[in-house]
Amino acid sequence: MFSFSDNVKEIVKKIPKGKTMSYGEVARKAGNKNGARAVGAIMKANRNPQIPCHRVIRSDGSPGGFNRGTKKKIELLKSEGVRM
DNA sequence: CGTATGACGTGCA
DNA sequence: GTGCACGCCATAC
Repeated sequence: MFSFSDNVKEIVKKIPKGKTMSYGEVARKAGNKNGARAVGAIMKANRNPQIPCHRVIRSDGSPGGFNRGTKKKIELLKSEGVRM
C-alpha cells in the first residue's frame, strides 16, 4: 500500500542522472496529475539524500525551490549536464 | 475536524 | 515575454 507521498519519492529516486522531471510529471506518474503542489510539499517535508529532488523542476523550466538553496539546485543540474 | 500555507500548473491581461 | 489570479493536492497547526 503506497501512499501518494511514498510513490512520489520512488518516482524521484528513479530519475536517471542528467535528466529532469517536472512536479506535474511526477505527480501524474504518482497517480495525481494535479498534485504538482503536493509533490513540492512532500519534497520539502521529506529530507532524504537518496532522493535527487534537485532533479525535479517546474514545467516552465524554473528550478522551483530547494532546501539547500535554489542556486545550489541549478548548480547541481548544470553539473549533471542539464541545462536549458 | 477545519483552516491556512506551499519546492505547482494553466489561463488571461 | 512578464505578471497576476484561480484551482488542485498534501502537510502542518
